[in-house]
Amino acid sequence: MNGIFEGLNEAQKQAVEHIQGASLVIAGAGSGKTRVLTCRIANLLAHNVPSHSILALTFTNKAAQEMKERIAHMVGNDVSKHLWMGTFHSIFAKILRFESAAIGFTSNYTIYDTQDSRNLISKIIADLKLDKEAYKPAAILATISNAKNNLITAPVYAQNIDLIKRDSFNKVPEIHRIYSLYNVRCKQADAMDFDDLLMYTNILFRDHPAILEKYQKKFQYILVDEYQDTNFSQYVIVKKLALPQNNVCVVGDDAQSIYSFRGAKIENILKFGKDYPHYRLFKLEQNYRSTQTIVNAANSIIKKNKNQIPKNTFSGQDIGSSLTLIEYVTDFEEGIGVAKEIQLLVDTNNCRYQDIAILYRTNAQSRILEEALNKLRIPCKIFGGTAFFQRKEIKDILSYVRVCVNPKDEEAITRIINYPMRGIGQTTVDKIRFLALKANCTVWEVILNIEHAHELLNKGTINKIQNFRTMILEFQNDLPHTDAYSLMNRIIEKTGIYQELKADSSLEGKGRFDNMQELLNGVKDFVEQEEENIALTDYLEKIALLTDIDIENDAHNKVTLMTVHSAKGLEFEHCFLVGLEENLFPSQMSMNSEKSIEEERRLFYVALTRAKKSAYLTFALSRRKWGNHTSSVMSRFVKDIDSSYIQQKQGNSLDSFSRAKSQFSNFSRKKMADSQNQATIGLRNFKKTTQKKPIILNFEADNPQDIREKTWVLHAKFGKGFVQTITGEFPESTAVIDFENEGQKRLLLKFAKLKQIEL
DNA sequence: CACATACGCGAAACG
DNA sequence: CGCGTATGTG
Ligand SMILES: Nc1ncnc2c1ncn2[C@@H]1O[C@H](COP(=O)(O)OP(=O)(O)OP(=O)(O)O)[C@@H](O)[C@H]1O
Repeated sequence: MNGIFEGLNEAQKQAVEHIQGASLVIAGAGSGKTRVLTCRIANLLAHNVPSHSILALTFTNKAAQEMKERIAHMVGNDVSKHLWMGTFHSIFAKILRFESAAIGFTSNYTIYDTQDSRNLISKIIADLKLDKEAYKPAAILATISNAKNNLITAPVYAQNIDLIKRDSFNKVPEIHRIYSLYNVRCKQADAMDFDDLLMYTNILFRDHPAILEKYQKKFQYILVDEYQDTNFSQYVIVKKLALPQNNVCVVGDDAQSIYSFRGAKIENILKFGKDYPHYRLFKLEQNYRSTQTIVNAANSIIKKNKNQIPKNTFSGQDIGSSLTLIEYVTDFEEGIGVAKEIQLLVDTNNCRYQDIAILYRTNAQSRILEEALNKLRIPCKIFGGTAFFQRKEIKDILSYVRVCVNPKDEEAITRIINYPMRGIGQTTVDKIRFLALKANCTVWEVILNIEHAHELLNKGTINKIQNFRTMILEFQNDLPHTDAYSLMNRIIEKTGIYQELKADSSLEGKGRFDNMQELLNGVKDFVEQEEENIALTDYLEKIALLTDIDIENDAHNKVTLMTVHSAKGLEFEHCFLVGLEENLFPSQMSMNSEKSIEEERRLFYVALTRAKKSAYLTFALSRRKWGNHTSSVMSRFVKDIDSSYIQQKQGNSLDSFSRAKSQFSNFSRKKMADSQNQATIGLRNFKKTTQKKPIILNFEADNPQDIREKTWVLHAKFGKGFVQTITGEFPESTAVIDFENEGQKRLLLKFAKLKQIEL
């Protein structure tokens, strides 16, 4: 087992060697904390600690997986596969499934994503008849999330005078009622949001000492990565679980704490010694990742922050090349300029696209960069943003799966009850929700007894709901005999989703169809890969808890585009930090407090320390924001860097002539687009006036029930048309009519004023 | 009930 | 600019 200590420096060795008691590993950027964690776990295993007694909490699933692979390499897969390794959310989601009964959930509980939560909040605001202007769902959700991360339950919130005062002051005094109702509805739906996963873990451990003790005994050794970005809820979980032995090892870098917006408390790492007075401190200070220039430049900036754990991160590598600073006139030119620099790097430095990353502050910046790279035919992959699983077509299909597993899942069921359209419209859904509210039950329970609702709903509607119910019940009956893949196949086929997406031949329609295929392929892989009895809930849980960088982007030699936040923990040969402008990086929202400026500075530190060999810093003097130009100045963070590390480069991605031309052409293109719009609008109006005028003749419409298929009709606006088919029973019957000038239309017969004509 | 178009309003970062 | 929703129309 000598291999464990191979390739470790002295500080790393120490951190790996001392496995008993509480340890704090302060790991400067690029100092090899991943290596320390891996080797420490290997060392635990070498000391005959069973792998299932080790709990290692990482920041992303990908990090967990990579670490698991490395450990598997050292000790073999048979041992490593029993390690409890994953993000807080995925580990405790598993435990909560197991212990669900103790907290009033089933083991099939749903995990709501942010969109689900926001929708639910909106409904609650409507139900409570609160002012929609004052109560913004996203803001309310943030407040609730914040409360949960600090373990303030709804009843505690309602009794906290300070919080109530604050909300009154902010003209949202009813938040505590929303919070309380939100919890009730979630529980009724057998659903938890992301914060609930941690909150209910705490409630579980608080109210069930026997269960807590079971896990305390189980997890003999606990390791936490990225400890500087844990929140209070996570902190309490670790603290409780570690008792009584306190074999807890946390690893982190206070200079890289960048998630306070979601409740992370840098104090957790700063005050580690308070909870564990006898802790050992290990400092990893040698940076193996980057050149001296990069490390020193990064240090020169982070030293402006107060309240740090003192450490001296240094690089043992060469001095390396200077940071390249480039000013561009516009964001568009910045994109093109960066693309050109990338091509230059690849052509002259013998590096690959995959060694290069473009890092930005906000996802909104990715588009213009992507367009520039495409223009120069540089392959790239974008992480984050609106993820695959948030797309409408994907969420719709997954909602069916969710409903099959947990029909109480209100958000999923209201999504699919009329998708694909089956004539159950908004009013019907409102009525069902009204009944559910009145009976204090779920929408699904109303649907199960929909026959009782005959005085509220007409027969046709009840019939449609019954059909929907039958279909869902059939899917559910299949559950015991099918896997996720076959179920999903049946769903898209039976519901008509497959046919509907296939029929749409528009460009976006094709995209949606491809996405559906991709979803199915993914499910297939999952079903084939995972071991024995994988339940559907496992699949749903896995995709609910994916992080942005977990999502497999068909890799292979592409430039990486991501936010600085996502880049945490990663490294690239060459990094481009773009959009380094005041009000963007640092963000406008951070301007009013020194504390948040410090966090932005840490974020900048993280960004810069991702680079191994070279870093480019770029900014643009003018940037489009919400469609119009805003001018900007260089970020203060660039100024903060000791100028001896920086070399300026001219950013004329376009010479002045072509800039003028491009601006002109941009300008004129815009103008043209506008005038083209005008033109088409004009044309449309023109069409209307010239074609419709003679057609809007006064004619006596026939009784809609007399219209027959395969006959010619006259329509007040659309003119002459041939009735292809008529479907449904009056008054809901619709006709598909091919109009000579207007193309095919579907019309509701009871509204369409049609007259049968002879040709 | 479904679809089209109009309009208003808002963007930080993430599991 | 781009999304979600309010509004109108058949
Ligand atoms: N003892 C060592 N000798 C040589 N290289 C090392 C050593 N330890 C770590 N490295 C290398 O240093 C690089 C950075 O390691 P790692 O990703 O673990 O850094 P980190 O501490 O997580 O940094 P950050 O906190 O900035 O993400 C890796 O490429 C790793 O292979």
